[in-house]
Amino acid sequence: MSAGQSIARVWVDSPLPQLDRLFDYRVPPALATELRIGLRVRVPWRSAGRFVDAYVVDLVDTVEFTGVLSEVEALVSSVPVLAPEVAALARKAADRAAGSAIDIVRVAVPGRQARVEKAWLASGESARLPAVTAVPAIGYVAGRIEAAVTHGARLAIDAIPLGTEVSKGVWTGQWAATLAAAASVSVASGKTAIIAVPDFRDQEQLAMALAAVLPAERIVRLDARQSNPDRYRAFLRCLGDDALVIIGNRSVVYAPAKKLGLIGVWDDGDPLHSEPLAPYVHTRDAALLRQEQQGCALLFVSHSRSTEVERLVELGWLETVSPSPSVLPKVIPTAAQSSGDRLAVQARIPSSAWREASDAVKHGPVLIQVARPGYAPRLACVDCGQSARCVRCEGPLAQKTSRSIPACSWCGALAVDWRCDNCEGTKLRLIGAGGASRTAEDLGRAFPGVRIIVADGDRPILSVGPEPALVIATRGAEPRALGGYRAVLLLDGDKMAARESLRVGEDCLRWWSNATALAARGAPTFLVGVGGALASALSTWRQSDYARAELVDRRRLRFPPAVRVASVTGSRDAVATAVAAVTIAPEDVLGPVETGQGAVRTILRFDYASGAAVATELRAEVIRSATSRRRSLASKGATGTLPANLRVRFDDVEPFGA
DNA sequence: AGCACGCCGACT
DNA sequence: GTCGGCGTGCTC
Repeated sequence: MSAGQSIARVWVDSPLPQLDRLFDYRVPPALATELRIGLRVRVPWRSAGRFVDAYVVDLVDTVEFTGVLSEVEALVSSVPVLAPEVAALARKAADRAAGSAIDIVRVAVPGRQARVEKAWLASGESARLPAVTAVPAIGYVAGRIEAAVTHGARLAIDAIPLGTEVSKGVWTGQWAATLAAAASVSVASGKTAIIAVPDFRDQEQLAMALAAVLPAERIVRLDARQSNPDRYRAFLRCLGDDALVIIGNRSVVYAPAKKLGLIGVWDDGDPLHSEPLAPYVHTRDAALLRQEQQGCALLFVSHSRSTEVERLVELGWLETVSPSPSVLPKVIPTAAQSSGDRLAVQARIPSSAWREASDAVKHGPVLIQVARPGYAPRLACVDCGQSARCVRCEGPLAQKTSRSIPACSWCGALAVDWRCDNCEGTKLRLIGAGGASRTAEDLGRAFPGVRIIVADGDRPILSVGPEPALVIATRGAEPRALGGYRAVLLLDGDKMAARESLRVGEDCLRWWSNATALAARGAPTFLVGVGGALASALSTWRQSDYARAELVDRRRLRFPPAVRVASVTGSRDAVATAVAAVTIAPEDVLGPVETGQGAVRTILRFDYASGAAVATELRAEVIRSATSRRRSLASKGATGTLPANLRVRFDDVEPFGA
């Protein structure tokens, strides 16, 4: 630190919302030469002998605080782990979500590993990294993506729905090669690229595609699967001045990168991009904020556009880029078999698809995608079978017990005078209960003499060879096949589409599109038992049209992402008080509904323009609720610590069944 | 969260 | 006359 900057402004490492602000401490002379922004320190807290951990966020020479300052007690380490750009992002993301910056710091900065840190410090200046040559992105207008990276543009990119051999015998989705090429452009210009993927399987592919175009020393993996020392070691590498490609799951958007050239997000519609820890900031939102703050390029790449990205496209915030020449997979929607013998495995597969699959499997692998087991039952009209919707807000109806009156799971309205908006029927019935899918092994028996490979959550398989095989996979667990599948059968489309969720359409389209992209060029994909807009979106490979139509619907209903939402959960009183404190139209207050354990949840919805104001108001309520009358009469009986009596979650999709 | 400060019942 | 009950408020 420079002379004169004798005040350290710190964020205290505490989950308490009322402590989410800067605290000033004097820098004692003994620490003056070492103290820097980003360091972990120990500071005295409240009374003698007590200390807390904190991060130095700023060093200044004047104080606004009028009281008497304490002194920084000690440095926890000499590595500035909270980079200024990350602190700024944490502050902004937390404010937008009515949460604490320190909660984001906890996601962004891995725990210190003393041994790892010592080794890293001892190694001193890292060896000069090999130079990098930019690689062109294949399959798009020449130079389009490269120029976007160079100029810090924001793109929604339709991925090429094919695989590619990135190096000898190594097969990945084209999307990974596209992102690897974009990253090479950034790194070649001396700037770091951060690429976030939903899961480990995608990360493997991306790592392979990157290894084909960049030296290994330029690639850093930062993900939740690593051991703590490995993760910290990788994190420390990001703190240097070298241009790197940092890949990982959702938390990688917070990796330190002073000179940031690119943020890439693969398949932003995957729910794994949604952060389960408070303040629940989605990868997409963090990426958007960071792009604005650091002026880097931002690429959302997917086979099937999310409604959130479509909204940004319509706003003009993102430009679209599609493959050129265009690549259209051969998708054939087929009607479900006649309902005759529904239990026979063969009855589930239309004869045309059956013939093609039987033929294709003689020459190479064939993929059969099935639903995951355990789909929740739904209420439907007795007469026409259409899912019952709330007459007030079009949310799904649910029955708490078989005797209770059905109620809307979104707004809580009781469906007393329910009438089907399709056929005017007035009777409801529970269907699809149980919902366990037939086992994948059953399906396999229908193809005697063929090698059967099963891939699901318990039996993860990343890839299969080009040899003939029937690969039966639950959606999301499909292995990629070297050279691509000779045919793909999407078997449980009707089951998947029957789920009750605001996002069911776009989720299905994403699952099917991602599976379709595993087919070899020209190989057929059969979508079984699904018709309508979903089937035509997949077969014409115009997922963005579907997203656009979906967004029109959401605007009509005032549901996300046409509007923002926040869920407010807690005791009935706390929720009512908080909701009353928010400036919002009564029709935009949905609920409260009971969530169990005596808590209720109300959903607020509001336009994006009001988001900051709503966040400020709710944040004030959270702090008020946390600081006033903490324990009521229950203090004697409650042994464990009561959960916070008011919880706020912005952009919460869970109440909508996501 | 902790922990101190602060104003009302039964105690040596 | 005090010791201590835990409601309220603060943490640089």
